[in-house]
Parts: sequence; structure tokens; C-alpha cells
Amino acid sequence: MAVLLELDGANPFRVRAYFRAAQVIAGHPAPLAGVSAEKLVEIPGIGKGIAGHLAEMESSGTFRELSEMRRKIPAGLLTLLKVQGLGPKRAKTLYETLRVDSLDKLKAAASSGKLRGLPGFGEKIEANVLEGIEFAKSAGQRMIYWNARAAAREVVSALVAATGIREVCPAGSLRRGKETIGDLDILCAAADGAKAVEAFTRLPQVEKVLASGPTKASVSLKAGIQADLRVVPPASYGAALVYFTGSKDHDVALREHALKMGLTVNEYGVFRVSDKDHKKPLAGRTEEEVYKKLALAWIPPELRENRGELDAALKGKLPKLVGLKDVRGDLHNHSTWSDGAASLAEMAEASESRGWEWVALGDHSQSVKVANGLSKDRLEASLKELSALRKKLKGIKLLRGMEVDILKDGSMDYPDEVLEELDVVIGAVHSGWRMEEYAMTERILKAVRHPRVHVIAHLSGRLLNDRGGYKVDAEAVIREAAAHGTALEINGRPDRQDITDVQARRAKELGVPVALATDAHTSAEFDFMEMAVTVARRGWLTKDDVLNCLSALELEDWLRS
DNA sequence: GCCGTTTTCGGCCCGACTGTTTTCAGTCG
Repeated sequence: MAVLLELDGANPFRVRAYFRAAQVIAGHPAPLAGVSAEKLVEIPGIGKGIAGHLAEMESSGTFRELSEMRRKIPAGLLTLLKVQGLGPKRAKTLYETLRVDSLDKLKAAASSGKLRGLPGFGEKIEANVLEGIEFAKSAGQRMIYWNARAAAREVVSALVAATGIREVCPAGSLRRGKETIGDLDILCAAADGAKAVEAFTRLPQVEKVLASGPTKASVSLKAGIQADLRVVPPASYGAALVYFTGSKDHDVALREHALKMGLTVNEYGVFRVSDKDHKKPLAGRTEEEVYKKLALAWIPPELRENRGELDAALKGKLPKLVGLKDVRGDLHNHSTWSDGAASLAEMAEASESRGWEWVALGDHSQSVKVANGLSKDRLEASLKELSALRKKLKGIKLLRGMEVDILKDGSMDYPDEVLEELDVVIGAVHSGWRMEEYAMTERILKAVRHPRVHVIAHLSGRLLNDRGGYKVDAEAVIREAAAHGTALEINGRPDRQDITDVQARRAKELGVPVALATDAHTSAEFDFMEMAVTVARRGWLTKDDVLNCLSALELEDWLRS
């Protein structure tokens, strides 16, 4: 609705209200279906109008005004917005004058020189549009966090090497730890902005310079992602870091909060509103200083999504987020017994050398034939091997933590007497993907209720940028997990990251323990614990919410209970 | 369309860059 209104040229504040409401709803931990209008309007950003639309959507799947806008604005117009340099105004001009409502028609019009001369268009924009069309068609996919971080680290170290500037930091959604990244935002503190920008645009990683000025530049990288550099004076580094880390919604809320205090915030610092020329910064060198001047505790980047963090910071009620150092072990991984690349011994030794206090070494259960799942006999053999390892490795507590399939009827892939031999039972779905949501939910709920199942793994089954996962009512699973004391996993494989940040926060809200898991298939993949921790932090989790922060004794107590 | 420590009406975050313009609109983040 927000995008359609924008294309229609509606009041920009009305447009923003819809964008904001959409964000609020997406980030709300508990589902809003069935919530009464009186309760809905208590949520900041949802007023009477949108609450009414939501009620209408619940019965009909849409609302009247949206249907009207859909009739009024051709669907193809929305795809024009994907082209860089085309916003609502130019898209509307194209449609009204040339009837352009698809990328193909846009290409035809641009290549025959029909764009130049239109209001707001010239030769340059025409050329840029032509180039942007190809990009819009091919790209569109966001990069998975882990890969984006690697690309960013490479650019940052190259920039440091080229300029000698020390204060260079990836900001944006990468710093916030979002599951996928649209572009890299890199912040740099330097007296001479132009010099830093020039060095940036000449890095060997750069494929094409999209824009470049004295304090900022945009390039596309050979790695297949756009990177934006912003340079500010060192005295503004903290303010710029806040600004450039975002999220946009967090920044906007922060500035609104500042205005109530008679202060204004930009990327250069905090100023009094009365200080019109921004002559006397009240803060700006560090992030802590900026937040403090606004009467706020420093907010960890992972929380900066405008999901209540400003309110919590104001009241001193921010959670003390779980960190990698709090983690004492991993619960879910694989060895050469099934589809892993390292032996049980290698996985055990790698865990010990990471300084972990315990590890539950796992594998797939018998029905997952493609992953070489373990029959009862092979499981027994592997347990013997583990006993021998226990005698050798005294520095770490070794547990057997199998990923056991939840079969189509909801029963487990091993009989109860076998499950009882395992220290940790992780229930997971790897088959029968196309079940209806109701049936899939019942199937998983049965596992949640099973007294021998400790953890449910990768609840959605999705693989980012690959497949969407099966249909399941996550809220029902979280509620049942709360009722039965079953834990839910945050899978740290970068393409899974499942359960999500929002679901993790909901789990915490209902008192469901969360298990962080690497799902490692090599010893190096124990690194994925950091990915799982990032998702947990985005879900507001503290070490009290996370099973991996228990000592070996505490964990065994919990497993028994 | 939302919201309220001046307000139920009249505000609504802030700045850089580009390209089309003779002073600024559009786009982007």
C-alpha cells in the first residue's frame, strides 16, 4: 500500500505511515492475527485507520483501499522502481507519457531515445536507466550475511592498506547482523575525504564507480554487491557510525526523540535545535557519547531496528545480550559417521581446542539415507567410539547429540529405547516437504511433546536464496515448546539462520529455551556459532535464555528434566 | 495516516549526490 500510494503521488507522510506500520508488524514478536482493534492501536505506528485495514484483511485477505489502488496503479509500474535512479516521480512520468509499465517497454523506450526531453529526464538519465535495467533483471538477490561480511572485510583491509587510515568500519545492515545484506556500507574517519574516496574507487575489488563526491562514493564490487563509502571528520565518527549503521527506522526514531529534547541529530553530531548553523556539537566523537547526550544507554547494533530498543534504552532496560564468549558448547553437528567431513575424534578435538566445556557430537538418523544416516547397529558402534574418546579427552565433556528425523506421522526415527541411549535428541524434518500447514504443524508438535526430544532443529527448513521451506505454524510450535519445556534451535549455518530473530524473541517472551547450533559438517564450521549468536542477539536473547551458556552439569540437569 | 511534557490540529528526520536546471527536484540511504 505504501509503494502504491507513493507512485500515486499521495501525501508523503501518509506513505511513511504505511511503511512504518508494515515495519512494525513485520518486527512484532507475537502474531497480530485475531488481535482486537483496541489492542492493535496500542502498538506505536498503528492507528485507527490501519487497525481497520488489518481487521478487513483478516476476513478477506485484503482491504478496500488497497484493492482500489491496485486497480489504479498497474502492477508493472512497481518493477520500474527496481531500476536505480527511477523513483516514484519518474516512474509515474514514464507511465503517463509513454505508457511504460514493464522493464521491456522501458528498454525499448530508452534505447530509441524517447526518455530524454521528458520532464526530469536527460541523456544521462536515459543512459543510466538503460544500464540499470540489466542490473535490475539480473540482481535483486541479497547476499547472505556471512558472505557479505567476508567481502566487507576484504574491502576494509584493502582501504586501510591503501590509505593508512585506521578508523574504517563496516556499518549498515552488516553491522546490525541482518540475515541478508543488500549493500555494504563502509564508514571512514579522515580529515581528507576526497583522498579516501579516491582510494576507495580505485580498489582492485571495484568493478564500476556509480557515484563519487568529496565525502561519499558508491561502487559495485566484483563480488556482486554494491558498496557505499562515507567519509567524515574524526570528531564526527560516532555520530556518523550511528547514522550509517541505521536502521533507517532506528535513525528516524532517534532524531524524533532528539527533537523532543530540543536537540537535532545528523551524521556530524548532536546539536541544539537553536544552533542553526550546527556550530557547537554537543556530542559526536563516539557512539556512546551520542546516545548519552540523548539520555539513552548505548544500543547494540543488532537491536537497532526500531523494535522498542529506544524505549528500553531510555528506561535502562536493554538486555545484556549473549556473546560468543558466553557459549560453552555446541549441540548439533555431524561427523563422518553420517554426512560430515571430519571424524568424531576430529570434531571432539576441535571442540576442545575452541575452549568449550562440553559438546554434543551428532549425526543423522537412519531414515536420512542421502546423508548416510545411522542404523541402530551403526549408532551403537559410534557410541562405543565415543566412550573411547571420553577416556582420551579429559578436557571436555563429550555427549552424543543425534539429529533424529521427525517422520511423516510425527513419530521419531528411532524407537524410544534407542533415544534413551542418547544424551541429546534433536528433532528435525528432512522429508515430506509438501504437506499442508496443518499436517506439518501437527507432525512437529508431536515431536515437541515427545518426552525424549530436547530440541527442535531448523524449524522452517528454509535455505536462504535457495528454497523457502515447508509450511508450518511457528507460533503454535513456540507455544507448545513453552508448555513442554522443549528447546528451539537457532541454526547458525549462514543459509539457514532459523529460527529467525523475531521468532527467537517470541520464544524468549514465552520462556522457551533456545539452543544455538553450528550444524557443522567440518571442524572449521564450528565458526558458525558466531552466526547463531548474532541471530540470538538480534532476538534480544541474554545468556539466561540460551542452553549453550549452561555449564556441563547444568546442561545435564536440564537434559534430564 | 499517526500522534501529543506547548498540541485533538498541525506538525511529521536529515543530508549527499546527480542531473537537469538557472535555483532545485528527484533519488537514495
